[in-house]
Amino acid sequence: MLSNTEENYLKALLYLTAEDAGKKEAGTNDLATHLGLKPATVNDMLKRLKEKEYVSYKKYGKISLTRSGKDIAMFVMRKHRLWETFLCEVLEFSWDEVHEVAEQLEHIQSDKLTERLDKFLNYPDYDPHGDPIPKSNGKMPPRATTLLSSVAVQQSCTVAAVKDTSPVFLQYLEQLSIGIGTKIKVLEKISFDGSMTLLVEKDKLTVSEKFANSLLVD
Amino acid sequence: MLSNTEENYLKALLYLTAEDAGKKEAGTNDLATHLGLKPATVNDMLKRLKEKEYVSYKKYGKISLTRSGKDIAMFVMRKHRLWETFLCEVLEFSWDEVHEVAEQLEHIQSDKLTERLDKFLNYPDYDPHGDPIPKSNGKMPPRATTLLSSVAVQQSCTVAAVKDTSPVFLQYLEQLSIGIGTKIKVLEKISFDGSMTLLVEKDKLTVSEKFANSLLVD
DNA sequence: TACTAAAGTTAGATCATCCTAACATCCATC
DNA sequence: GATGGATGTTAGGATGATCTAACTTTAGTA
Repeated sequence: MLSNTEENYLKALLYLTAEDAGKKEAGTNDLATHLGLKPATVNDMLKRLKEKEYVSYKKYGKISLTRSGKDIAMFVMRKHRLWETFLCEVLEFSWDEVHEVAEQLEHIQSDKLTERLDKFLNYPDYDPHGDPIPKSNGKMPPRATTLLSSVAVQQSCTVAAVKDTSPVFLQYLEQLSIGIGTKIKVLEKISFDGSMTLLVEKDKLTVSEKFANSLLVD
Repeated sequence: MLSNTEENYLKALLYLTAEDAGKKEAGTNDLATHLGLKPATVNDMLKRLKEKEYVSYKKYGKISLTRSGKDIAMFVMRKHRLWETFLCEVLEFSWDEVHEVAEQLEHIQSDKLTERLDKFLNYPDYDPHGDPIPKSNGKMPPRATTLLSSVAVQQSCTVAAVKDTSPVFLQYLEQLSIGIGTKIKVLEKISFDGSMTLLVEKDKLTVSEKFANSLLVD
């Protein structure tokens, strides 16, 4: 049985070495920054995780998850995303509030609870942010990869996921009435600063390049 | 913010000093036994809890909860019983399975979650074992106090709560089709050993004195 | 009242998780 | 290829939660 702390290290490693994030390797410092800890602390823990064969690395080398480490991290992520879905859809939390609570709920140890929750939610493929929820067999639904910024002028698309899940961005989306499934048509792209003019439900609005790089669409 | 461990000590003290349990005071050993720890360990923790003013006691004296200690313990109990209700009623756990998982869920820190869960469950007064769920204002619904063993011959009653929540007893009740709300008529009391003959849904059955002392009725 | 068993406390150790400070290694660049 | 800044490691220490072993106090009883 892993401690919450150990699970968090594995989850962080999964995040940092995720292929779709472009970075395949992680170092002690990356982990320390991500977890808000000191490199020395992380180094200690990595020794233990290596001992238990959840991670593998050579001294001074990059760190990667082993098969069993990755399985555990994926399972924690599964629980996290199922709980986020539960909080939003059942308890009517707004999508900028769920993360913190899900960080706690993801560590509850009960396979039965996870499976029953999944069933109760009707086996969702995506969480409220559009992130794919790993299945109990370890498979992942496909993740949207097209950035709003790369959609051509006059083309239409549907919001599939948010790349940035910070409350400030999510609240901004809320304010603009943009959520997962919202249809967007690109009216104009300003080459000067990368900003875009969009048509959202008959409303015309202009968003920054940063914004357009934070939304994933189908 | 209290640790899970500290919350568990306060909860144990609430249990051990509950008035309806007949015992108003608790000692280091009682607590150690209840928590499965050594007296020395408990003693250490009590010092810290006294320092933080959650408990009060004199050296070598009995221990009691302070106002704030009791408030916290009641809130943890509230969460525990709400989660048990959720697990049974929503996720269809059987009542002998919920305790262990609720022991974990009761430590989730989110007032909003607790209130939303309460609302979603439609503000239940009793958990699946018939135990009263403390309200958000700290009030408790009344607890059934009549033992099945004290019901007179030929009298009828309704099962209100179980006094013993061990899986083995709960599974036995399941097997007998007895649950909260089941109507029972006492047909006979055997003075030799305190056993009773009951009429439950047209079935006649005989139960031990121990059994009759473990069911609370209205 | 004096003794002893039960209950409670203290001292000293262990383990997980974190820290700071000092040291070692790697690698990009000159 | 030497070197300095970034990165990684080690040593030593703190804290929370637990233990065992030894000691102290309380309280029931002879």
